[in-house]
Amino acid sequence: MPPKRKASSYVRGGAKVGRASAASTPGPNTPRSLASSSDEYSSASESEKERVVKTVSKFSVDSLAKPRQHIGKDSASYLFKNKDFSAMLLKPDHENRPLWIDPFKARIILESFSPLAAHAQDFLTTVAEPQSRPKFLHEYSLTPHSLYAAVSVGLDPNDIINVLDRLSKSPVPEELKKWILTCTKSYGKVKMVLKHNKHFVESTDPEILQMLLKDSVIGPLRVQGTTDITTTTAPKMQGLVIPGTKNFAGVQQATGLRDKVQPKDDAAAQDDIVATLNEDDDEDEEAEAVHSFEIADDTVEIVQKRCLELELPILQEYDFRNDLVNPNLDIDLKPAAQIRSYQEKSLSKMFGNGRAKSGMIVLPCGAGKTLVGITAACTIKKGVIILCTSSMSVRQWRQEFLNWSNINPNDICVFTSDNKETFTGNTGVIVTSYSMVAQKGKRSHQSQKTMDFITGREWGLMILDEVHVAPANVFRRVTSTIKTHAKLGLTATLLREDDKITDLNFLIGPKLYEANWMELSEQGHIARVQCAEVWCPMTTEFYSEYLNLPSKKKALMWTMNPRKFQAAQYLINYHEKQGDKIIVFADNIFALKAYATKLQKAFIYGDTNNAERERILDNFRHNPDINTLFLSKIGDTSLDLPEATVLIQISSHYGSRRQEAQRLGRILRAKRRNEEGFNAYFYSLVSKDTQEMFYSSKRQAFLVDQGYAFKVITKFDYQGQNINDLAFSTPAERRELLQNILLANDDELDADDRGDDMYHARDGRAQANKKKKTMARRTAGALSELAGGQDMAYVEQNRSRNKDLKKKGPSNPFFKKMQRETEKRRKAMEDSE
DNA sequence: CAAGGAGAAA
DNA sequence: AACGATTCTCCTTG
Repeated sequence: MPPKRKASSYVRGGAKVGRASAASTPGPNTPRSLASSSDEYSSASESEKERVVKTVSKFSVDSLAKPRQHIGKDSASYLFKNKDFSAMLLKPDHENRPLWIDPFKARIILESFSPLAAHAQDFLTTVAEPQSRPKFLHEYSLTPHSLYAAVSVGLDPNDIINVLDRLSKSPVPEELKKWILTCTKSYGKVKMVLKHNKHFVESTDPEILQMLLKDSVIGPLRVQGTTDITTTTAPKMQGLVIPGTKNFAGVQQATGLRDKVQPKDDAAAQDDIVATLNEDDDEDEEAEAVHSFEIADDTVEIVQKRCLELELPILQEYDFRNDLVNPNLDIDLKPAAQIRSYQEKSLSKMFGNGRAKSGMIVLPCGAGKTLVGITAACTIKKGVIILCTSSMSVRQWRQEFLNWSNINPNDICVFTSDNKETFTGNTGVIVTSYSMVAQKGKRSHQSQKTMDFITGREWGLMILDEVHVAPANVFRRVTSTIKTHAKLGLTATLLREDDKITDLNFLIGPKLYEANWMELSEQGHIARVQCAEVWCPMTTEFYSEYLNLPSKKKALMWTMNPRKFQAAQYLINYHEKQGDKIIVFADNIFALKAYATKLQKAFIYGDTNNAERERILDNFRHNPDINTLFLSKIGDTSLDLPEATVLIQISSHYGSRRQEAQRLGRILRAKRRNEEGFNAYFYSLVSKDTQEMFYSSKRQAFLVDQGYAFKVITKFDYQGQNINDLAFSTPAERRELLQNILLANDDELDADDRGDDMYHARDGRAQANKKKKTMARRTAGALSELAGGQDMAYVEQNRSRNKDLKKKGPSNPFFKKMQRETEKRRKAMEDSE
């Protein structure tokens, strides 16, 4: 009798078994089925389910991991489980070969110190996914997607195996060879194409299409009343040259656009298809026959999802040079725009076979993602829609387009809440934000009109900026409502803490290219960065509070830890003397204000209005007296401050690796990066013996994978700094700080107090703590003066600091707001009397 | 333009 | 290991 659990999972049927199998495939970019909320596939027949299971398991990396009873020979083998590679034979000259292969997981380890490393790395980035690239050992994974990508840029599967074998310390296992061949054979067989505003599923293999039509999910989705399968001849590839590359200028005229599309008559009989196919086999030179059937727009995602489950992932390719329906956009890169080698590399992955492949390009912040997007637009030369995360980057994108390309300013327009223009010509570029197009429910008349304009036409290219935010449910609607031939996702950090990142594989496409941060930094494209984690001990008062407080308030303790404050202060002083420009990040607004006002530095957070922001940023950029800037998490993304050279992080959002990476990104484009021996600094301040230590290690994972080494600093020698000049150097000051924190904290959480009582009643110490807090409340009469007074004091200080920042305008909404808050707080305190 | 609602992040 | 509080941004309306 099998165990119950097994039995039930067996009964569940095809879709779910398929999902389980696919989901066990590791790696962020491996195709994976979506969790299906309903039993939408329950109509599938039994035999079909079995077929799905079989197909799926064939491609799963798991198929490589056969039961291995006796691989290892000695008695300790079982301890290594499936990591026992002792049976693999090393080649005699293995020391000269840089690769280790894990045959069970299609994982490859590269010794980056090998003389062949550069060569091997080039090869691996083409055929595999980089997983982790610290200094000496790099880890890569072969995935179906990565192999497909390799094949589509023209590599022969057998060559892949041969090169792999040549570089490997041990012979490539037979299973792995077979798996590589299987993957490369069926990937990229099915395509989704958009023609005349309609979506078609297309393949060169009519049998596959027949199979899809018989599929219980996809079959019914074919648009009724259309012919089963339409056959056309596919246009031939031509040598495509990407603008901005060296050999662009001359070649372009020579190649030119050519009309190759010759649609045949509608109803193509099955016989014809077979005949065409046979012809094709004989004459490779001739145009290839493709077969297709139409599906409705709103079913695109379902079909994509289903095909993924069948392990026939649908790839979007756009043969833009032969698109005669959509008008051409007059756009070219300016002659001055030379793209860098890695940008060229990433674009060559996108346009590898002469068409535009949909997918994602991963480049670190500051490495010129925008230029990659613009170059892609200049290559395709059709209508382009660009989606950004905020209205600020909408403006930036438009500006960049004007900077780098010769586009007519009338052909590029922005669509945001306060600017709803459309281009007047018959094609153009439109820049907008995700929330603008994702907005559902009520919308203003004008924006509805613009939306109709956007959804009513066919776009050549959709650029998704910061694509890691796109998998959110609202955003995925965007990709299905706007009709576009190709999608290009751009991001620096293709990762999230949830598993939604895998959705991107079918929402947009596979990862086309991922840059190596270390490499770019060695080549001087991004700044070299020293990372350090500074361990700040907790003061005793803060630590005992930390232990007593409910978990949601604990974070405030480790952020406001006076020793951390001093460390921050010391670092700021030190680096300001070195002539650095410093950004300090605090996730917590209370801490942000407290630090910034105490140190008399400018700060920006969500409530700071736009004019104020601009003024502060401007001063940070150009005013030699303003060298430190405090930012909340608004500064995490899309802030362009090339002057910044030092980054200090005092509080952060749990274990978010993305945030850490993007914050680091703020200093990667440092202007001074090419100065001799220049280093940017990234400090992460952590309070010792708290949860923060745990989060900190999690947060660093991504950067460590990119090859950054974090040095741990446990103590400063405070050179040239009198310790007594630092803030909170006396116990009295620290106690006052603590009291203020607890007080403010209490006020903000007044509503929860009753709940807290129940909670605290349980343990004596907590109750004592509670009593202490009520004591603080009781003395509120006296303290309100202190708290209120202090608030006023820091308003004053900030005003004086920002006085010279101010250019004009007597009323400052930011400080008005601060004052209002102060008033509110005081009032709340009076009310509680 | 200030305020408020909504949606999202993780 | 799941949880979530808080912060942020955007859009619309009074």
